[in-house]
Amino acid sequence: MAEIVRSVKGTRDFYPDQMAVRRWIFDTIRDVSTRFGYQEYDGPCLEFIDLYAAKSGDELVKEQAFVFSSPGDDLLTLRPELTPTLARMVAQRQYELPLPLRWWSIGPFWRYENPQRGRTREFFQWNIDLVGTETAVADAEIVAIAATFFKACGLAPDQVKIEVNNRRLMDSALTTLGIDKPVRSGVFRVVDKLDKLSEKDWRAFAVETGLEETQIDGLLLLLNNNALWKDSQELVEFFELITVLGLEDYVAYNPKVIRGLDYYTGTVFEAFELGGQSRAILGGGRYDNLVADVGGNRLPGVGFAMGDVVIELVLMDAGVIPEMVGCKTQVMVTVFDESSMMASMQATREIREAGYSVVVYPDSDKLGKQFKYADKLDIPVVVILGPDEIANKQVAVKNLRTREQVTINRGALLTQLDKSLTH
RNA sequence: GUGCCUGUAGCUCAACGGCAGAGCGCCUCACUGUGGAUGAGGAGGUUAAGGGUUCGAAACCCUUCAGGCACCCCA
Repeated sequence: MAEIVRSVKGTRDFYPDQMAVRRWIFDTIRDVSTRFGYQEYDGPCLEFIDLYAAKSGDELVKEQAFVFSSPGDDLLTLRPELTPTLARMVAQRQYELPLPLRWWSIGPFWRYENPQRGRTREFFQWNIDLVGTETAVADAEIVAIAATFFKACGLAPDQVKIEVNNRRLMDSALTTLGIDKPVRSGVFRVVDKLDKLSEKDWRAFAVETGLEETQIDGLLLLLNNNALWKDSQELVEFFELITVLGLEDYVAYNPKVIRGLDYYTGTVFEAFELGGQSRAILGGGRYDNLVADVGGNRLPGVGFAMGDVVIELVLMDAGVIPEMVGCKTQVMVTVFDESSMMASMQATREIREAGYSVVVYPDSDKLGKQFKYADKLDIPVVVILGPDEIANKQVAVKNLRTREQVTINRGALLTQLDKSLTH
């Protein structure tokens, strides 16, 4: 075999079958976003590294971003996430944009990680944000969008759950425990680890982070208190709203959800697959200072991001992706020999102008080969225009599914196609 | 960045240290005007690359490269 230049590690090729799945997911995203009244937008794939240096968390920028210098010696990065771009776009037109704004986007992102199941270096991400309002209504709407998306995909509440918490609530609870600001972000990491380590290891990790034994006990109690949300007026209102929206089956309180990114300030949430691998599907929350962080005035926002890789795995495992989602050709016109090529092309044109998806076989191969081709491409109807048909001003139409073939007057071709295709 | 596993035909995989194989797919024919089946034939390999051990290596050892999985982190 001739040597084929390999593809870049962590990238994916989308052959038509896979592209059809992606298309279906993207279409569902677009449909849900639009039904909630969100407008589509996008930013550049290339940004200055400085945009992310402002926030995002060190890990993401220093270790996971594709950074390189341009021929003009600018330090550029392939965007690892969209929220900073959004913050910039909003800050740039802060006084022109009618607030609150509802925006959504889907596009490619890059992170330099070790690829494995559910994770690639190049992936697509759905971002959706509601900027310019601080109410629980906004938080509830964003979570409702996520839940509605799952519903639209055919995922039931026993297959996927959105777990919600609130950073302000956790902040005050931690303050009560005497855990102060300096170790706060370290504590969030400790919280994040709870389900991943054994209790002994977890305690050791907590001590290492700077927590006292009594604080660790208190923290443990806190993290197992599933009624903690009742202490937060924001969350009480939030859950009321989710119930009014009829999506309470998809949403639950979980004090362990805290999120890694530094810029979240209020409500935070993550969606998980239930059972199976318990994979994290999407995550988001409220970020009230982000626009200010890139140089604008303070503007509160809430939103989430969902990668395409994990959701596709979840949808595959759940078996909810419809069959035959690709664009399927409906009709193929055969070419008997060179002398009949024009007649076949003419028929193809008529069929296409009538609105069907139609191809003409581009060679005068043996009919058997042409039929085999139509069969492989799953084209249901084949049109035959051989010397006999042409001489008699007729045309033959065969339905490959039912194996029925009829020879009719040439003028009745479109009517016959309509019949054949409804079978 | 760390650890474990794996690289053999287009794909999925066999082959005790002893001739490089099968299934599927592909091409041709049976079938000179008709597809999913069947039968007969055919093409396709530097066993990821390089080095070493051995009379002999796809197999054992080393290095590199690539892929998968887990950690880390996150979508």
